Amino acid sequence: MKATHILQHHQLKCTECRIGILNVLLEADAALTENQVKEALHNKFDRTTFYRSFKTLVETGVLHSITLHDSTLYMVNAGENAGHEHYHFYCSACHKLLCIHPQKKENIALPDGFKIKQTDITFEGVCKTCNKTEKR
Amino acid sequence: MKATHILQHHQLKCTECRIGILNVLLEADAALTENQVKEALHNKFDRTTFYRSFKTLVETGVLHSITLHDSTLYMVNAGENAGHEHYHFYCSACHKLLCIHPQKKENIALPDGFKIKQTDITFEGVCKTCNKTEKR
DNA sequence: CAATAAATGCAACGATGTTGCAAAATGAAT
DNA sequence: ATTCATTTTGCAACATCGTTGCATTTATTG
Repeated sequence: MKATHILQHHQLKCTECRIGILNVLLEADAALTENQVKEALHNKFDRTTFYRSFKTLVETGVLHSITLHDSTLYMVNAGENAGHEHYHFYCSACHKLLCIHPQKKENIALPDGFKIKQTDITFEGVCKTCNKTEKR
Repeated sequence: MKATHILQHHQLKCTECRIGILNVLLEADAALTENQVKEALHNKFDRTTFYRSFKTLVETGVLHSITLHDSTLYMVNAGENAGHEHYHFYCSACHKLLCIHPQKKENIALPDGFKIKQTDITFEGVCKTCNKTEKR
């Protein structure tokens, strides 16, 4: 998936800043903070520009954000990650927030009268990679 | 559950600010932001004091916090709410974050090698009360 | 390439996170 | 109840982040 395609698909102008943000996030193996993206782009853009770019990208649904432990992490909201159910795994060892896609899902019985529009499920623990490392 | 008992149980001094915060949160039917608590106490304390009180209460496990839509909400981490599984329901109609306790719980098959320490499950939708109101 | 609409950079301000330090309050011992 | 050691508080101060207005620059369309 190319950055310019994503932007065009959402009727957004292909500006340098937006393309940069998307490329960094598309290449990352985990969700990143605004500052992490900014640093990856060597602070090439003004912080206001970053702020507005992220805002636009989240509002249009290009990006999905999740706040955990007082920091907001962003990921591209495309393909498998899109939808009204978001599964995340935060590894307390490597501090990465991973998007996961569990095979088996068992729904929770909510109290009567509640209507669900969106579900966010975040696990916290030790990821596969760190688990292996710990055992050695 | 009394505020002073909770504080003593966690070996914290029973200061006016901490007791005030706990009383407000114990009486609330939903999670509240730091500012909502502050206003409920008529800004009786300095913002630094609030900041440090919340910090202490969260660090010692007296309070549990969750960030949603860019605002952090706090609730007392006692009784049913305690533990390593947190179920919340955010109502997009009344904007309240409720703690829920489903009978039947989620049983998700995670990829191999992942070790779970804590699970946070947040539903977003319309709560029982707002659902009723909408239908009339 | 020209025209138009949108995005950018800069300045500025408010809200919030955070720390140091002196004054006040708490809890324990007398 | 009084004293004392320790913790908490309030204030000042500063950093960071969220947010907006405005002039300039850039991206798209014809």
